[in-house]
Amino acid sequence: MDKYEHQKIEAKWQKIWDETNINKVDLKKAANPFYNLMMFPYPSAEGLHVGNVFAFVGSDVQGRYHRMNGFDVFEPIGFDAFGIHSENFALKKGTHPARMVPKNIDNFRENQLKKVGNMYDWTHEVDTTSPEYYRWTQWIFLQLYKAGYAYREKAPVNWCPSCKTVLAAEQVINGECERCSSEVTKRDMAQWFFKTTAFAQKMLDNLDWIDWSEKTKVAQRNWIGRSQGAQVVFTIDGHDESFEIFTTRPDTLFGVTYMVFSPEHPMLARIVAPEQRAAVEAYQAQVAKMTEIERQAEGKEKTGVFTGAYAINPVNGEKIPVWVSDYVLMGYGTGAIMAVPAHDQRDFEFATKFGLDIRTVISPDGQVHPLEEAYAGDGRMINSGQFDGTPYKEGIRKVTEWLAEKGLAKFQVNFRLRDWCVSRQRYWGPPIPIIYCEKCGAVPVPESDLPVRLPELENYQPDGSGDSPLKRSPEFYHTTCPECGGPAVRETDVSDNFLCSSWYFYRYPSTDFADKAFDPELTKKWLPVDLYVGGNEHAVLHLLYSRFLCMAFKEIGLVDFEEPFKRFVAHGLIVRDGAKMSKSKGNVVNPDDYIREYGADAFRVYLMFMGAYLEGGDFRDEGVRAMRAFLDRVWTNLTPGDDLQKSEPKDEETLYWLHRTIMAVGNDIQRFSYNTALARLMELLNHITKNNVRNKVVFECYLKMLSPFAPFLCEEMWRRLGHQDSVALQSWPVHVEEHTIRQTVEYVVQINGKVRAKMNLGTGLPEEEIESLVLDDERVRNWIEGKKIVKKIFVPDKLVNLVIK
RNA sequence: GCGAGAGUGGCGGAAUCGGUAGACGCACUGGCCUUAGGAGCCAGCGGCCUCUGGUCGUAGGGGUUCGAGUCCCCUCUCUCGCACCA
Repeated sequence: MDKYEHQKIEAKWQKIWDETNINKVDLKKAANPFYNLMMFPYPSAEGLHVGNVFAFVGSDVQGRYHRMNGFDVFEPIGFDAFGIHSENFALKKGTHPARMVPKNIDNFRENQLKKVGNMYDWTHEVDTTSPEYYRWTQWIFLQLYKAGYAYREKAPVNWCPSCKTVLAAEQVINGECERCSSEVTKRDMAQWFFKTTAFAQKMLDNLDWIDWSEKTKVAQRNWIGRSQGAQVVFTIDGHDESFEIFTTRPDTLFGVTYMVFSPEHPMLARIVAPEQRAAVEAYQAQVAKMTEIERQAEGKEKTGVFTGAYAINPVNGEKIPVWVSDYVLMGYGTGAIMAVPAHDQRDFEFATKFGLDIRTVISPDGQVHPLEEAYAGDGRMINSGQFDGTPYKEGIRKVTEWLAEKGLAKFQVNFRLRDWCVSRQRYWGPPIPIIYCEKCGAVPVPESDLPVRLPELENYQPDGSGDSPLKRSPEFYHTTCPECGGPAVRETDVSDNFLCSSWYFYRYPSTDFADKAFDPELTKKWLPVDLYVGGNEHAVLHLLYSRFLCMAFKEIGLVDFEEPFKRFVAHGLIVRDGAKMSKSKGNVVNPDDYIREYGADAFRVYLMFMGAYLEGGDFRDEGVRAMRAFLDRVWTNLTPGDDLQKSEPKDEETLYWLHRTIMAVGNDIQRFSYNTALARLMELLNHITKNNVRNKVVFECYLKMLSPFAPFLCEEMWRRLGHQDSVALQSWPVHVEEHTIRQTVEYVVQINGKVRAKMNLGTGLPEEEIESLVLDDERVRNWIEGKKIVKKIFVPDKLVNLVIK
């Protein structure tokens, strides 16, 4: 028998699979469609990351398993190649992204993805930077615009001084840029937004039924951040001005001792008292200079300034001072709050610092106690006029209703979610297809003029001016108005890269259509996606944006479903030797090296064996070697030969191990428990080698079950057993129930819950028979001698527990 | 602070229902084979003890149960997400 030469075998089958298009699905005719999606990679110059391989292989195992179970599996892949990441890298290397990206894609496809051995249908590849693709990204922008889901507004937006562009709220992580970790500042700019907030409630509601990893749903619920309360109207004393505040605790309205406006609140300038104007303006200037991190630093001491103005409390007509402080955010609620220091910790700190009144209005026992901190616990209302004695929860409703009757309040739901800021002042993205005309205003580019091509600029550096580099190209910038034909200019911002990735899975089945983004018939047949496997780091980015877009599509009438992914499974993260992988630590796993040295199969098997797929794992070099040794043992033991038995094995043990394995491996794969599935296969191999099993049926079943994990090796061995067709196209083996049960089982005999004996007894014997056999056993007799049996527990085919006294 | 998840040998990790804790693998130890081993094969491998047996043991403490890694309560530690969100 020749040696297991992985390089030869893998190259051979990769070529044959490629040439025969073994993974191509007839999308129109498929009877039993299963859309198996994985998160398409960003084609970096460094090459495929081991985390990508881990994610993709785990997804591919599902694809292969489903195909062997009768599904027509569509498993496409593509490249998310627009975006700041590519652009920054190109800038650093001094090349042009338009020249760099195709090279990277080529490397990903030919040298990496194909070698890994996933069942990709390469006839439906997608590249977001190709005009054939981004033409439709722009078209989608226009559909949203026409339907009122896209709007342009001047607003304080997140600005990354290093990337020199604005960012969406989701792309600011703890005050830092998601891409480069620079501190983000606020900047007032006119930007394009998508109305994600229009679907806040629906996105929240649907989380109750979509089949997604719980942790992903939790992250989304958190991010959407629904809170229920009341909007209450206050008036300014001596001014003809009123303003609204949002509160979740209208029951504490009698405890309001001051009001706070956010420094950005537009009403401030009109109400501030003359003698306080200088102080307020100085404070506003000071806050404006701070970064988000400085402003939100934990434990930061409260700052603020009195405005000199007074508000009137609608519940009792009291005059209360109005302050300005940066602990009130313009972007949430109404940008102004009522402060109840007795029952809100932030207000408590502020009031303590500035010597403002603290008035208890909720008490567990009806008494006022001195407070060390705000009291947020249960209790009844006190010092609250006619509401005294009302439990606070009831008070929330009653006070709101009472004010509502007078037109001073209403029940209100607030969301933390903001609209999606999609403008980017960068070069490497799809230009936003809008033209500005002095006469006609913002005019959408006619669909027939799409794509608005991204010009090949040699000088594409962002300049931090707040304008995209595209503005520096007169040929691009100046155009004519599609409506009146007069002189006009183009929008020069490009759209957020996350827009490209919010719809790529609609495009995969429809890559053959040049005249539409996605074909309605194919979309109806293949979408929503059956299974999406990916990293949870996209819980509030890609996965949220994709849901928004799908809901907008549904409203517009482009699709008839409102959730794009029927099932989403978040895989775990992998670390190396217990530590996070990072370039600076120099402990990054380069998949190419391992694939070359041990083979893609050994690498795949190891990644899936390393730990629980949904939890992540710890990558160790010895582990890869061990998996190579495992595959070597498969290779040397499951060999063809004249000595092979052709029919089902006769001995009970072999039948038991085989059928038990078939049953377990299928179950394990279905619940993504790949490490235990492989452990089962190792056990079966141990049985085969120990007992020198030489049985063709056993070998064939074995190769089928191992093939999702080690497709190359299993294909080669399958053919050597005399087959003309691929192992990947075989049916998954079916276990026979009776073979999974042995004639005897090992009973555990417990005395008072402690294991005292183990006995091999007949399977399925009645309780009485087992009992007499157990009581006959010498060990058992020794334990119960002179004692009384007070209780007997019998678990069929498993255990007997005797309780003695 | 709030929310979610986790804590099991020297290590990675098993243990659908409450029913043999430590599957499978790594590392290690001994043996076989070998000119050689970073190969292969066989055996051992949680701690302790009076060692064919006993006893303790799944972060710590309590509880429910015939029986708890698993269920309940309290405490501690770690990871992730959100965080001055009114």
